[in-house]
Amino acid sequence: MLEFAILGLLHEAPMHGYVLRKRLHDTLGMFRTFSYGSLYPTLRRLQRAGWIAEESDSAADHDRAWGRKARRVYKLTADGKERFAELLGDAGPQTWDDEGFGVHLAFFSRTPADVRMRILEGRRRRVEERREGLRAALARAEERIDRYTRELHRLGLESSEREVRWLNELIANEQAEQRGQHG
Amino acid sequence: MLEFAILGLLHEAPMHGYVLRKRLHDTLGMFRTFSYGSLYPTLRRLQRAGWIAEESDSAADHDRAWGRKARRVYKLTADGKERFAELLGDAGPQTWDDEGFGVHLAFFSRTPADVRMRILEGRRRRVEERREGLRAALARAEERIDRYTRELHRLGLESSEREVRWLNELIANEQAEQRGQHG
DNA sequence: ACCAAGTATATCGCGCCGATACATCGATCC
DNA sequence: GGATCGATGTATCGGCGCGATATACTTGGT
Repeated sequence: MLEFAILGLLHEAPMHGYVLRKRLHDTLGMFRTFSYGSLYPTLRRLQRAGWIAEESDSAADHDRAWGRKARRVYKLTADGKERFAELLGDAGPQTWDDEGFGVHLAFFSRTPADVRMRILEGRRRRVEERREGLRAALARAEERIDRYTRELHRLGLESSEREVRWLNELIANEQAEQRGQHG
Repeated sequence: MLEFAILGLLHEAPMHGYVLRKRLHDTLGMFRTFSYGSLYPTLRRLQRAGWIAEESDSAADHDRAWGRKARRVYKLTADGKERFAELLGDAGPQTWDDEGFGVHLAFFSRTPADVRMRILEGRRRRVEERREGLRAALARAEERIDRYTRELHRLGLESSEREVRWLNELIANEQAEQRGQHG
């Protein structure tokens, strides 16, 4: 997930860790935050994999020559662009999980239309399952279940219902758009 | 989190991993699911720590004598009960985080009233921050931001608003109850 | 001149996940 | 009678991401 987000952001412009994290924080809008404890190791990993490379920077070189920590500005490599395209194209379960869905949505305008559709529908199925599970739990137990648990279930049910409606709108929009392009 | 949940469930009755996971799955009601990949190692950890112990079971003993995997039924030890009480009593940030809040709520009837209050208020503060962040993001960008991102922000804003209302109700209930006990 | 807050990188231990493997048991189907 | 499938049941492995923590420079306010 973090790999995908980093690649996506570096696709726009080279950046160093600190600003990457800021951009992450507000484009993902609190759906998902990543800590430095994941960010820096992941940058290393991506660099080792050859997806990203460090831009040389005279000020940074000077700092490092003096043994000081300096900003490491990363840019996407050609392989990294390929990798990002690959990730944009897949529509597996992680793309509609709670953790992954928000991240993928943030790069939806660059995602192929058919993949967008599959992700949206996968997410809908997932949320519907959750909704049905909660409905069943609430019906099953109406009386003997713990009061707080029931409240939790109620909130979850409402929010699943709302998300399904929200997804339906998005899906309808996608379909309208596709019809528009054909006609 | 898983530690807390396991201790809480074993407090009711001894259980083995498989049913523990089921109970986890439906009392937590899809807010949080735990995989076997976390469950079994955690059971080991709790056993090593002395919070839980394996109940001897003649059928299981027989199976193991023949080198077969058998059900391991765990029960809470005295130390485990103490540990659970300790966890019930603390109201740190993890108790109002997305991951932790649902789990704690599931054991709220056994949580001291003042701790309940602090958790509820901590959660409210947290969700309000999220709500304000999303409001700001939506206001800031109205036009130039990516369409899908805006949709995501909208959904997040609505759901934060709703959760705050839900929390306000719970908090009001708690206060009413406390007044009731004093009067 | 001093101090707080923001900018910036990095590591460590560990909780949890997904994939995978292995084994038993009852029900259903042919 | 035999096959097969889904549920029951335990377990490990690699790897992602988190929170805590350390370190150090810069900017702005007083």
